[in-house]
Amino acid sequence: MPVARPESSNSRVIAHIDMDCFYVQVEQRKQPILRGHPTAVVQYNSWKGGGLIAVSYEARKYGVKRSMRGDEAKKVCPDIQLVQVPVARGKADLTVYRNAGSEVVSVLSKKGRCERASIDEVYLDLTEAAETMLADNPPERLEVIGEEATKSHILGLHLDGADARDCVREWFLKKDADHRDKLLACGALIVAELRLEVLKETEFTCSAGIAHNKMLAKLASGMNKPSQQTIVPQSSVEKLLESLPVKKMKQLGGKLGTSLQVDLGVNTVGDLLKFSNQKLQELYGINTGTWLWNIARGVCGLEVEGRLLPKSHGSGKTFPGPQALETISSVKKWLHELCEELSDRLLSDLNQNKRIARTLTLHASAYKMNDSESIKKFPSKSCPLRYGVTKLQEDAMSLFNAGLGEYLGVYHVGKHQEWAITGLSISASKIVVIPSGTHSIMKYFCNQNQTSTQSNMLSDACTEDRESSDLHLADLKIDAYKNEAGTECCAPILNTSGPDAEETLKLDDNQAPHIYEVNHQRAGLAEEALLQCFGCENDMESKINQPKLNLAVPNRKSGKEKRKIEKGSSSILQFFSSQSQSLSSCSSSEHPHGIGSTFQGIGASVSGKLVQENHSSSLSGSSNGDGGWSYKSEEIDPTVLNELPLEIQEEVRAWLHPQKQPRRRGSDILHYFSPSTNK
DNA sequence: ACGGATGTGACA
DNA sequence: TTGTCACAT
Repeated sequence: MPVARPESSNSRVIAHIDMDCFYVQVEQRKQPILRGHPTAVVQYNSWKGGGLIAVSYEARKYGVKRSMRGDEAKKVCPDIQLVQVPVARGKADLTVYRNAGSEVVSVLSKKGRCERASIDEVYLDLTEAAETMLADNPPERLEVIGEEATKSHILGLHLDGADARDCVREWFLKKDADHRDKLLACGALIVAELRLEVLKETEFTCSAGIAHNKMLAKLASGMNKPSQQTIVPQSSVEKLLESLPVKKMKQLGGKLGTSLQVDLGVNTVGDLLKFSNQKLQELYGINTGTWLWNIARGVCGLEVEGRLLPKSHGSGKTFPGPQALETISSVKKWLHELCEELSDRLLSDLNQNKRIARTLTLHASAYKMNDSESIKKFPSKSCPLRYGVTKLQEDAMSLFNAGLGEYLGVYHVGKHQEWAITGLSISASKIVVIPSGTHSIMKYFCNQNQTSTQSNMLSDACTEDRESSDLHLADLKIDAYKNEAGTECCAPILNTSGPDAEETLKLDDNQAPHIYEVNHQRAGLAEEALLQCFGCENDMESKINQPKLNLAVPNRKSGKEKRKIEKGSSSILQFFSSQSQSLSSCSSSEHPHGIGSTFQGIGASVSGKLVQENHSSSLSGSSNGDGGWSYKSEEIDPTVLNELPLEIQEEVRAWLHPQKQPRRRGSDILHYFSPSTNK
């Protein structure tokens, strides 16, 4: 008998927490004098008073809206206090808000699975906590309901004249309530506590929705703001959706919502009930169609992802109208600013969370003079990410040039520059946690770092680039040592209460760190390679806080397994060298990414172990979409393999024999041996 | 000359 | 896969 699907329980307890006019609160915390005053946060003051990006509730009473200009806001609310977003490197810098958001996450993640949905929003799955409370300490047995909880709003609860608080209290204490309602009641009690804790720890207020799924929780969190919470009992759902304008639903605020209205005459979510699942699928495809059919019934199976950290980092700026960039040098200058910011954030992420980003992407928007016709968009481009401002900038510039060439087409050669850039942004994605300490490779190279660095063709490429930063590889080593005890590691800095399923790595004996004996020449290469894997090369050597003592970590392997690599052996070097003359995807680039790509293959595959545990995205090195991965595993010379350090060999062999590691694809190794080629 | 700066996710 | 698009705050 076919069964629907292992549909996640319809009795989950999900909360959506939404910070109230968050940026304003952050500024008010900084300047308490602003509290209680109509306040708004603006970015860029010079043109029409800047654009509002957050508006306090006091100011909203005057009709001040987000996306108004500062000048307009002043008109409708002369008393309004306009606070500017911090500017760094000539652009708006949201760091303070990001960090404030992290503070909130670190409080909320103490209870249940926690998903950072945006800079100021979080989802919590409180099912377990609520079930536990219901079993051990049900509300009906309570003498009093917490003050904050009694201020809850309960959809569908009739307050016929009686005091709302009394009704709410009654609802919480009701003995013969629906089991699912009791779970929601427990969830609401927990959320009320959490909100108070957020207030205590951060001084920020927030609003929340508590329901059986994400969609309803999100809907509810916005219904009573600021600083209140709303519960959605199952019994209220039908009526709620019946009259709810489709545009209010998340995901229906854009074209799809418009299509529902215009093409189907569907104005409320309830109107969707008239359409069969099949019809909706015909109209909008199997996924969207089914999703629509479900939400019409208040059903949403989306899980709360246990993720406390962002999946990407970006830095961008627009150059509207007269500010449009018309020279390569101005583009270069701005890319430098953007890269500096991105680099800072990448290093913070590395130091705090032990994560590295593997892909750099450049987006730009542009227009052409004398060309009102072609509405061609500036293509976005990506390549393997190398750490360090100068590397980032070089690569970003190459990506830009590649994009510009494509944008302009072949006929522009020799012509006068006839383009202008109205927006630039770069982003770092494919971020993976470094299984700190596991990493044979990491350990291997860290230990080599203090040995003499033979200059080779790679180090020549990175000379004057001296950047300041505080990269603490030493910390990673400390972690590695701790791991020897078999403890968990890699918990993100935010997660103060313990391991997070997704972001924590459990170690096994095979992953114990080792010390390798290698000759210095190879060590030099190895160092380069690792640092390139991390992206940081010689230019960052000075920034790496490298401990002078050699951490003597016990080697769990027997001595006979330890292998000494013959002095002077250099076939691997040659192999890499011969493969390293190309650059992935950005074909017009001038500099070789070869070794970088090659070694990123290692980083990628190794990190893949973690990725697997994360049920996260697939792993890969660079590619060029041009058939670059042409090696077959059988074609890899085993003697080359044998020259790798033992532990790396083991990993490599594991990749080559996927049957031993069922979920790994054998071809992943190709990323290691096959830097992409591009003529 | 614009709702900016960021972020996520689906799709071809 | 990469790159585009939609959507969101």
